Amino acid sequence: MPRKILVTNALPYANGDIHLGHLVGYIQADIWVRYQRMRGNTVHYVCADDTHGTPIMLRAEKEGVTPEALIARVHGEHLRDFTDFGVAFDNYHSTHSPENRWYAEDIYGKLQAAKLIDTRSIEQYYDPVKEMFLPDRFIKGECPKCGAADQYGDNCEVCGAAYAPTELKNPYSAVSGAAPVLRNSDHYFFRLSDESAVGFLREWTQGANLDGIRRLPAEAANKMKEWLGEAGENKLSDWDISRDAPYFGFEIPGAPGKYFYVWLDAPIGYFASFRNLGERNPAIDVAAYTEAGPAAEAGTEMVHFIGKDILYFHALFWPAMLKFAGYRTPTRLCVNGFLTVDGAKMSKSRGTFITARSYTEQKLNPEWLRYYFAAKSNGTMEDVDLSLDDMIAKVNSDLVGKFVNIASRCAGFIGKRFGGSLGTSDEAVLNEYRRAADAGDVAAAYESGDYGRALREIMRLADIANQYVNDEKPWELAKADGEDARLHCVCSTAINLFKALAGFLKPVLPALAAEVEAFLQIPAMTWDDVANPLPAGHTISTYKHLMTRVERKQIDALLEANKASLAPTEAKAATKAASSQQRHGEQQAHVAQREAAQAAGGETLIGIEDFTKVDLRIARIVNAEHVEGADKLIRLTLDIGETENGAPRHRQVFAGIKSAYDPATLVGRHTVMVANLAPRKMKFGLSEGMVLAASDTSGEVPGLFILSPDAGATAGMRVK
RNA sequence: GGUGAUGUAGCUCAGACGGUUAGAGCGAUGGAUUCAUAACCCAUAGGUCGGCAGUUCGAUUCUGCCCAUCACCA
Repeated sequence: MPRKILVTNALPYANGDIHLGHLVGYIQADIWVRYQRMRGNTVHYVCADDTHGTPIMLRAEKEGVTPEALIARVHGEHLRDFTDFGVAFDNYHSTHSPENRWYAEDIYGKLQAAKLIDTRSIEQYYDPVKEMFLPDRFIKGECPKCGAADQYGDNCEVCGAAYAPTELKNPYSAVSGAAPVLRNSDHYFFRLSDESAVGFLREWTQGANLDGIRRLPAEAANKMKEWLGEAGENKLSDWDISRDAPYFGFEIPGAPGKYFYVWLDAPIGYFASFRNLGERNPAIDVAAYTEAGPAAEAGTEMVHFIGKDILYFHALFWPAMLKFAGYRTPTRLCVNGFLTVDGAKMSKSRGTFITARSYTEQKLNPEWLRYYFAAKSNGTMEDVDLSLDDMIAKVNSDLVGKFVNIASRCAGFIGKRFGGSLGTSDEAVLNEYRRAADAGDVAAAYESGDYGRALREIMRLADIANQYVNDEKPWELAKADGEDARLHCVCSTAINLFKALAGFLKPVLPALAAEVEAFLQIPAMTWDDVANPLPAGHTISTYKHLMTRVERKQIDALLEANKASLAPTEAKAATKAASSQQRHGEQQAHVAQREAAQAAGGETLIGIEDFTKVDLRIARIVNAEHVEGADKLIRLTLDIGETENGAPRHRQVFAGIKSAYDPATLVGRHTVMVANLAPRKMKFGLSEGMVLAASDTSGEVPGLFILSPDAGATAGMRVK
């Protein structure tokens, strides 16, 4: 009986581009889906944008558009990126959709009926200027422990201390800059600490599904044990699922001014996307995949591919929500680790924070990356390292040198000597491949997510094929008299070996496999016929080269492109739990700070009093223009909140940044200037200060990068 | 600070429920070959399996401690 599986990927947050770190999980899921379909199983593969929450609301406001317009634009960008990388969802929906509202309300209502929703008043910081409650990450101040300035409301990046926002000294709102005030508000909680929920989760997180495969990877299950505590302990807190207006999201029924927290409706987006698909495709029985009773009866599965940073939500909150609302619980969570590049966290300064878009714009082949990610995937939660030189070596030698080469070295003979028609094949060699397919090593590796093992096995088979060609020497047969039949057989065999390899690789390299199918003039390959040879007399097309090599200079150009993109990228504030890539973005900020600290090491030290002599201010760039006759300068008009006789007074500053910036892109940005620098008369006029820009003094890294404050900084703020 | 994971050839990774000579691919070196985008084939060299101590007849594989990296928690 074919399996019936609903497969999902974690929903990317609609604030920010898809980057290579995201793609690890999406490519892993897509490979699994394609493999399952080749096996004849029914798979519905859905995803959506995660669109709600404070960061989206504020970003839209900053861009001067509605949240709806923002998420519509990002939806298009995300879907395009996934499509470019061969990640082929059956539906890519949005959490800001009527289906999602329906499910969110339904689940909430059922939890309420089950007496699992509580209301209690909590005290929180409120921004009196912006008139909104502030998430922890939007409150900054001095660390209560070490006194470091400008730390977020949940933990200190300098000393690592964790605390509540109310413990910050001199707190201020990162949105308006105003001092926040404490206010009470009623919040709604999902009673996760309830005995029934804890009991259910203890069993669910440790258990296995019907096939005996654990629902969670072993490491994840252990982590859950830790979070849940020992039997009798109750370490789980109730989950705060509401937020106060203004909030971009769904208003809670019967609770005016209260909205569902973004993380409540995000996983519900899996169902929403699936139902939306079902509405367009009536053959799909949605309830058989989503509702507890029908799903059990139909024997359907639900598999979530997620990153390890959002395990908490998918292994605790989500199954508990589903269970107590009468929905089916997940069959299995496939969890992937973070991506590192050349052994280090992705870094914007090194250019290794690579966006999906830059990769395709640089004309790199997405299937190179799919192959490499697959080769590095082993079905565990370990981080995946993208070693750039290793990727070049692996793709070039495995795919071009070994795999594609097999067709390349034999197709010519078939075309020129036999009119493109295949002959009989060498059964002995083919049997080796059949055994490989029958033994199920490759299949088992795909099933368990150990794609690296699958590819090692496939490459072993590719070696056998090349040895075969080498041993049979078709180029000698071609020159010998009376060896036509043998030549025909050898080349036909090699082509059939190649076909088998292409079939094995098809889940990883769908575009290449499609080209192979066109070249061989065969219908889409399925798993069962992978090792079956094409019959004698079958005609194939003329061979065209199937894949080019990766060159280091292409990779270098990619890194360079991602360094360049640093300058125009705005610093983004975010709630801590907003989303996977959001959190990842923050980690990159940590790295940047550390790098800066290291770069500063070993130099002459100054006291704080020396530093405070420098008056740094946030400046809004009112205008920017080229300077007639100057090679390097841009004339900036800056607003630092000064007034003269009641009218705003602007500063004129000449900045040597023409090589790196188009004036038009600067207008409206905020940056940092030295406000008390002695004015200097220049050939083109008086310069009243300077703007700060970063550059590599060794000259190894080209480019010039002006600074941007985080969201919320306004013209005239003191930088210290 | 606590907990967990990882640390195996130049690189990227397998593997060993403790047992004779620890593997693969890439890279390097030498050879062979010319059908193939100098690809392919054969061979060779390269490892005190992070460090220290313990258990054992025997540990890289088990235990403890330490170091490094990463994650989670406080």
